[in-house]
Amino acid sequence: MPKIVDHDERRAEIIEATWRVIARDGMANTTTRQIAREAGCSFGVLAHYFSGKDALLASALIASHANVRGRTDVLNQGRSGLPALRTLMLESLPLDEKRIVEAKIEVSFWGFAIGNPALIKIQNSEVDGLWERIHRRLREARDQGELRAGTDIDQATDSCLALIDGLSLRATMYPQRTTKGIQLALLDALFELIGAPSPQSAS
Amino acid sequence: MPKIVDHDERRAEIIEATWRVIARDGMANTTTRQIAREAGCSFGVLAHYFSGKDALLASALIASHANVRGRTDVLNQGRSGLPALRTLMLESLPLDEKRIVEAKIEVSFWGFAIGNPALIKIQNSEVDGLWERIHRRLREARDQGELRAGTDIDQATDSCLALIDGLSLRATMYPQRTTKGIQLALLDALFELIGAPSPQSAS
Amino acid sequence: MPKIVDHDERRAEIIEATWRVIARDGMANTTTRQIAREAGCSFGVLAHYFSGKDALLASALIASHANVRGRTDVLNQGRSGLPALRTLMLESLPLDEKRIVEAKIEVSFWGFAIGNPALIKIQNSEVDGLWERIHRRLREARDQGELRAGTDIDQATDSCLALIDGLSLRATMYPQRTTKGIQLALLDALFELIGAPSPQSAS
Amino acid sequence: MPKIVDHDERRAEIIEATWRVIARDGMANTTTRQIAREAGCSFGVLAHYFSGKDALLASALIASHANVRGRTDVLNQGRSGLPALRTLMLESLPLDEKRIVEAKIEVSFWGFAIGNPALIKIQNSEVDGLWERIHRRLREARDQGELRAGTDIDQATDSCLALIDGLSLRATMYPQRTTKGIQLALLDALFELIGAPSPQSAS
DNA sequence: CATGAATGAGTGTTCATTCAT
DNA sequence: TATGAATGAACACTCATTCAT
Repeated sequence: MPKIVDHDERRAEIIEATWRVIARDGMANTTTRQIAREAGCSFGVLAHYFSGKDALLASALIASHANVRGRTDVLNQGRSGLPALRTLMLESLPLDEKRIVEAKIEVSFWGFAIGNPALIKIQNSEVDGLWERIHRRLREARDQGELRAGTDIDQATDSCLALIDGLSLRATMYPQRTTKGIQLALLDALFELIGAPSPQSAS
Repeated sequence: MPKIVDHDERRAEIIEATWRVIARDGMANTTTRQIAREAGCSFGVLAHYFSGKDALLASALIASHANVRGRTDVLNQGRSGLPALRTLMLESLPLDEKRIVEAKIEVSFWGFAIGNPALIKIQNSEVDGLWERIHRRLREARDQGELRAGTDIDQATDSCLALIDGLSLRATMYPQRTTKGIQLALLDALFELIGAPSPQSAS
Repeated sequence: MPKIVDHDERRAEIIEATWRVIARDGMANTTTRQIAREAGCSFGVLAHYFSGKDALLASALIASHANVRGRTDVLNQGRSGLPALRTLMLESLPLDEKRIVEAKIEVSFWGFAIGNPALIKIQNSEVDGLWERIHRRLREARDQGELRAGTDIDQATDSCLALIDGLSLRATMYPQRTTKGIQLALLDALFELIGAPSPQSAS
Repeated sequence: MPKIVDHDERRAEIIEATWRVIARDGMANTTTRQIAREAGCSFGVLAHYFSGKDALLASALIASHANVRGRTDVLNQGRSGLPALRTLMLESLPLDEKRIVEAKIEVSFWGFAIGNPALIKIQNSEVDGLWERIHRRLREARDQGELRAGTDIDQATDSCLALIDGLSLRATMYPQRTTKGIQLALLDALFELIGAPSPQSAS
């Protein structure tokens, strides 16, 4: 019998190492050798688990998104509408160190995707999923009477995405200008605009 | 006698070529040779006008910002407060092809700056300037009574920046989801939140 | 209790897979993994039956020669002289698909042997054997009076080898220029030169 | 003004270094680094003059053929028919050290071409040219009455090619079996078969 | 001023081989 | 006996940079 290794776990370790390298050193300094060193394995191991650097990077991006979604799904069990949307936003915003790393990964991939059609495609598909999940929560909110009259759901979805992306960027580039307080204030402002006072900010 | 060339003009040409390469091919494929080819000049010319690739890229970023600011300043001669802010926003948003290129440049530099402290510093300085210009317009607006009562100027400035960055990103990555109409609607929503009905949306 | 496998048969399977890979993909693309895949066995199996890639390739070359010799020996039971030589030549020339594969293997090993003294040595030994077998048939032919007067047996042996090698090469590289007809014509011409009208060309 | 180098001469130097490496170390050990070392230049120089290894190798093959042809053309000025063909053959056969190197290059490329359609195409084109040049000499010979009655010119051309290739191979693999004398004897035998007593062998 | 030849470190990747299971 | 995970050296190639002209 061959050496027993958990294939998925090993992949996950490498992907996590990739996250760390991207967030710390930037995409331009993310080399396969650096990833291997960070993962504490030899270089050739990467070739076992990923067909190449492109595939590894794509997997790292998708896995990061899946991570966020997984956390959100757990928290949102039994929730719907605006509370669920708020959870989704809170898990998506760079409010703590772990999520700042996720934001840096996200930001790194944006520019990296320019001139890289395959990656553009993946990112479009990923954002489609997120858009749909936000939209669904807003539809639930509308059906539950949580929205301010006249709120355009499509536009509100766009606002949510713009907020996530904008704050991810700012937490990456200008962290001192993007405190947790500022982020929550902008989130509250958005929710107020949509029409629903947030549970937390209600006295 | 040396060939007569306008030093600044030559620099500008090279910088514009750099913009085109970044926006078209992406930062990862932006090589000095590619820039030289795009600029229609020999490779060694770059070394005359820029001390190296990093300096060229930094100059290209700063020049792009200066471009936007120059256009805005011209249009805002004699304006102040919210109308001036609206002009600033309209010039900063990726509303046409030229400004989409600028957005792509911006997005490209975000991820590229991670792990690149010198570039981070430049970008912080740049955003400081933009933040101050927006803030100034909001202070004018407040003094002219254009703001909704209770508007937090700092937070409103953050919202403007978040909108610019968020839409720059989305116009780059998901152009079909980021039409001119969507952008203007989000801009109007933001101005409405701040408290000032936009001139266009006023009946 | 270990799995019962016929050791020699397993070796033969792997060698045949090696032949196919060499003839199809070329020596430069003949990797141990590719051979394992072609043989339908795991990678590590090769290490059981062959001490390394070099040994496997050498075995494959020798086995290919042994294959030709085996076929020839069966057909030549009871024959001698020029008829036996003709059989030998017919079995050695790339006259059908199977023998074209053998020719491709042969051609692949020629260039591969340059700069590889161990392989050169093997090939010299192999060609020594073939030379001797051809020479023996020519000696028989001479003793049986089948040769044209004045035929130099050593030189005739060289001619036979040159024909085999030359046609192996041409069938590999320029198959459309190396039809069965062309090959047989050249063979007949050679036999005519040696002095023995071939059975086919005799009216 | 840039550094003055003769572009073609530099290419020729690199190609000659490539020849030496191939003939000495074999195709499998012909790496770009080895070629650079042999050429006495840095690795990156190769990239200046050749778009890649494939292009360099193809150039080396074609240049080797052009070399032979150039020598032949010079010697054959004013000649035609069988004497010209004899010169062509003498220049094409591995009769001295220089031509043995050419033969090793040729042999190296044969096997290397398997599984390499682009190279196969080049080699077909090259052999087409050689075939036509031999055929032309035989047509001249026929018109000048130098051929034995009934000689098939196409078949004689094939015989010439087979002799060149066969002896190139044998001089590469089994040099001690392929002395100059053996080669000349086989050449004379071929010319005798064609029907024209060679000038040398004529008393 | 301008050229482009030259450099060599660094990249992603392939591969034969080893070895614990 | 058989597996395939792991290794790391070697590969072709890219690229920013230097420098003689």
